[in-house]
Amino acid sequence: MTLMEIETTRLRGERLRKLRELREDAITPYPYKFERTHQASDLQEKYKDLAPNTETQDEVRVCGRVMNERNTWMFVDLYDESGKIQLFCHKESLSEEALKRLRLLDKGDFLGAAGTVRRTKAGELSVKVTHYEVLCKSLQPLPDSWDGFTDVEARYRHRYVDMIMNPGVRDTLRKRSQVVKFMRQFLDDRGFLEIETPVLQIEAGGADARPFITHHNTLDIDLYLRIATELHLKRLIIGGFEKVYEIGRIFRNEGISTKHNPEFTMLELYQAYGDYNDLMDFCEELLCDIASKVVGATKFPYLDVEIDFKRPWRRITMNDAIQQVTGIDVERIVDFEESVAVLRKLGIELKGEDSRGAVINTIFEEKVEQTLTQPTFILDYPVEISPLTKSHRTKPGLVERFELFIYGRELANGYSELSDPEDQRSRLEDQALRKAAGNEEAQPLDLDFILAMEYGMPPTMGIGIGIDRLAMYLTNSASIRDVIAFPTMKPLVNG
RNA sequence: GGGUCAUUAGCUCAACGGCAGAGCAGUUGCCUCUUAAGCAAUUGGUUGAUGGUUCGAAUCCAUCAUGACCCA
Repeated sequence: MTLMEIETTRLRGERLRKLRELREDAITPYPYKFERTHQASDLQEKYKDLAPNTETQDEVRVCGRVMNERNTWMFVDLYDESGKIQLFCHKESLSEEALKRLRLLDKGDFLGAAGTVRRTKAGELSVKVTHYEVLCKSLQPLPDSWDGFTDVEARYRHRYVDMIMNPGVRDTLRKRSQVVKFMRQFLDDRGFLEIETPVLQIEAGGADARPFITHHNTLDIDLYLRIATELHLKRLIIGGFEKVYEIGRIFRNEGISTKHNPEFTMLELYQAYGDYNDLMDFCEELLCDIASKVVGATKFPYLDVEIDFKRPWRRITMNDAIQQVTGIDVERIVDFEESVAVLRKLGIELKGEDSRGAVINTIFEEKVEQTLTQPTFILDYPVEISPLTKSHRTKPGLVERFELFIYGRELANGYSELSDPEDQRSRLEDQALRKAAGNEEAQPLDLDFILAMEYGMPPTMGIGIGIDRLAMYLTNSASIRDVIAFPTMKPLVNG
């Protein structure tokens, strides 16, 4: 059903009729405020020992959304953010007029009620209502509460309904919020400074991804939405900050799947005078701290497995990992042609890889990634796919970079940051050549970034951690859409 | 990008070539009573869209749209 059709449904018409009737009785269905004394959970806690069929003289005022009604509005389940409280609307305590007016209410309306606290015969804590007022008349019927609201598309398109009907959605978003909060807390406690960097950029660099393009009218230039915060955060290190981070929205113009949303949130942090070995320890510490605070444990279920954050996490080089799984020693591959031959022998097709290192990385992605269920750091990546990373201090052709995998998915990417401006220039020039040759994900040549680096950047460690994916693990969510309040959806043709 | 499946009332689902159906929600009575819903009656449909096959299509075919899952 299109949005326009929804506006003309019969059920909506009934609610409009009731709205008019309320107004004819000089009742405003959209008042300005309501003074409440308790949230539902306050009352449940305060009166948990009140015996059934007991009435108090305690007057309270509660408010929330009507989710259910029994026996022609005698019993009303009112929900606020904390939980449920039952309203008991009896003719003993309500005027005949107020009693009759209950028929103008619908599920989904917001209601404020005043009355006394009692526990009913059946044992349900209730407010025996002496006065009530409509705080908002709802025009749209809620889905059937017994069968539930399960249509996946409808849930994501009308996420507010999903939140109303499926409390787990709110729990997940609450936990996601905690993930970010505890992450900030951890970093702030260690002297990191959070600094916001530009979303609109002349060149979108810092990662291998296709950017969104937008246009600035008065400058009359195209700008890109950032695909990473890396290059600006490093400029801050150059500028004299020693510990910086940003938890920021990133935009990548790529496919949508259960693991990818076009806009997502990433933590990137940079600390001067450390290398990627220090960074792995730091990463373990950070994620264990967040997990223990958000889920209360460092061991927790995720889909069909149990993930164990017990330290230390496994660390293995990419070469060793590939050799363990495939038996192939990729270090012996001498050039691009040979790497492609190995790739084909493994039954994998070439999809635009344009270097030996890129092919080796593909072999890793195709054969090894899926085997990495428990937290695993994969170390020492090929230089060709890591243009911003310091060369490995002992292994030629490799860089000091790691990625963290959990449940076969990349969660974090960290390295000893490249600080040699000449090396940086030649790496980015190499990327620019690839871009010119048709590699859409190759990184652009950011001359200002190279200029900045010529002023001098101290040894630095830097890491990016996907907040959405972290939230997926910690909330046991199968899809990235579950941890995003309003995931990207294709628009409907007729609106 | 490829494959599989789905789309029918506000919600959850039937009907599988022969009158478009149920439960809940809604409405109208009655009823001051309850923990999946008091009792009774009753309204509600361009079966995702467009074509085609057929005496006849929700059903078969084609194309499209949207989504889910799997694969790349």
